[in-house]
Amino acid sequence: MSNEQKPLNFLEQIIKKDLADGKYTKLVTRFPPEPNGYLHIGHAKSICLNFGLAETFGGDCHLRFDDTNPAKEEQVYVDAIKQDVIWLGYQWAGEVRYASSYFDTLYEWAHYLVKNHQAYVCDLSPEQAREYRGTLTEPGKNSPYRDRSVEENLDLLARMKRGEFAEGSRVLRAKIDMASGNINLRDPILYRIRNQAHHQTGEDWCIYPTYDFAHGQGDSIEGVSHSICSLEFADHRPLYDWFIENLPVPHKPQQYEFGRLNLNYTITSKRKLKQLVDEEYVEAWDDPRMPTLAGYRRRGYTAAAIRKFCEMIGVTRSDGMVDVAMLEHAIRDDLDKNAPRAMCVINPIKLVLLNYPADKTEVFTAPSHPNRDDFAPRSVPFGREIYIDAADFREEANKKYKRLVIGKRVRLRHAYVIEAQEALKNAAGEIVEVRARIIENTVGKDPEDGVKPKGVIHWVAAHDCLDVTLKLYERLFNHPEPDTGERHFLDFINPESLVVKRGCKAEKSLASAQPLQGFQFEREGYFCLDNRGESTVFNRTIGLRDSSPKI
RNA sequence: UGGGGUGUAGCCAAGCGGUAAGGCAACGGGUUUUGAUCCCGUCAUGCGAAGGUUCGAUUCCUUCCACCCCAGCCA
Repeated sequence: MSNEQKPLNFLEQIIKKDLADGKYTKLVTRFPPEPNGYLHIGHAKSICLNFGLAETFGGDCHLRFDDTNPAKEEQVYVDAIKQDVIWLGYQWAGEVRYASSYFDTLYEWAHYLVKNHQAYVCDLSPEQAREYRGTLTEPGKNSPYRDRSVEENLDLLARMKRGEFAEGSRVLRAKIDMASGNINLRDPILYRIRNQAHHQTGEDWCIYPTYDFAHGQGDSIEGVSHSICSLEFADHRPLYDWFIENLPVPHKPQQYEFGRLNLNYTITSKRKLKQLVDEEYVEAWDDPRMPTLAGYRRRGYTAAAIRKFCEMIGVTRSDGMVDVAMLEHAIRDDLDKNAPRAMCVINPIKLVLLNYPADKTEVFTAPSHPNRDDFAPRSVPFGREIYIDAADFREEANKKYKRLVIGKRVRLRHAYVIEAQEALKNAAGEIVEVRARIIENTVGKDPEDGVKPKGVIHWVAAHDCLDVTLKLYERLFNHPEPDTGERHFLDFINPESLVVKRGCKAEKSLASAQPLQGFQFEREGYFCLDNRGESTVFNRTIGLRDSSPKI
């Protein structure tokens, strides 16, 4: 099993063959985000695919911003995207590329098509254009401007570029086939007028190329061999090829499509994620509940776990719905192996050890990981008064309850076995203090009288601990497919996606935690120190698996 | 009803004419000073359906069915 090869996915098979056949001498891929939002888990799949392919086949992967629409894009997104790619552990070949840096060439190529009678300036309004386009089942009609002379088209195009016309008044279209069953071939738009500044090119342009007119040509200019995009662009491939065939491009790239990631209980629509941010359903793009890479990072997910997840889900042409439990498995698996352990009491109640001297304290040495001796042990203070979790004590319980019960014993993790004696309550009947006794000589060994403890609970010394705030996160949506169906996705927001717990008691060693460093709070889950504000806030990355029986 | 895709277990996914890998989840059991981890076991006579070709079909052919994408001057 361990020496079995992981089967190649369909793209790896194609690339392996292309390289073997000499169709391409070097693999070049690209990750082409539009800087109109933050990268999310779906992008991670594409990043891992494109950069991963380049890694395994000794090729290059470019980072190219698909920045052809100044109305939606911003420099802040450019910066965030670069940071996320680096965080995932990838490095693009050469400089960061921008589709906008090819605007001059693209404009020349637009001229080329006009001169070849393959493009024309169309004066139809957007509404008229829609009517002329036809429908899914009916062919479109030729634009009345379709047969303008080359001279007139050239003149109009130049004037569009000069900014003489209003937005929406004219476009440059390719002359292909208004009757095509593929709507992308019904004289697609190459350039539209946008009197807007661009984050990269400033005021240089007032006409901007469309995705279709920019993408494949950008691939060609960069020498991309395999241009990998998601399934919904399959319909665009004939157009992609049309430009490559009809333009004097330097190189012929080939487009392939794969099924984008769908994750249940999660939304991966940049528009909707932006809405969550803009309308303040979450704190920001990097809110730990967001499925953005920035959000997962702040939540305590590691890049390794996200890459592992992408490896687990595979790459195919079928569109499925991946269970978020797979992502959760990936991060638990990573953190279990790599996160140091510590103790933190979330709902503290005081426990007094009546037979332990008030003036005595001890410091126990506890391993920071149960099966990694490369982790330095930590010191854990102990004294007469400690905190335990309210959920770990009951006055009475059945045999399934493996925690502290009056008259019964439990092991304090890394310390003594204790036996509960009584519970003190307030006027409301709530337990405010538990009284117990230690069983002598039980650190690191079982009680001499042979009465073993029923279980193990975590604790923190009252005289020497940290007061911390815990942010307990759950899934943002309580419906497996918040994005589909009749109801609006906002209706499915989980009201308990964030529960803030103040006054939690953490062991002293956590004082040296670094921002975003992950820990396992034993018996509770994985947490990381938040990376902003006060230094005493820990975000819960994910809880531990819990196979305890319902009591 | 036009064009483009996809159907293998609850989910993801191998399989490429020779008798259904693996992972996640779930469920049993063992170990355990974390109800964690780890270990062992169970989990498709079946590959969307029906025909056909073949000694043999998840793999080839035919027909049908279901689902997804496309009618932005978004990407």
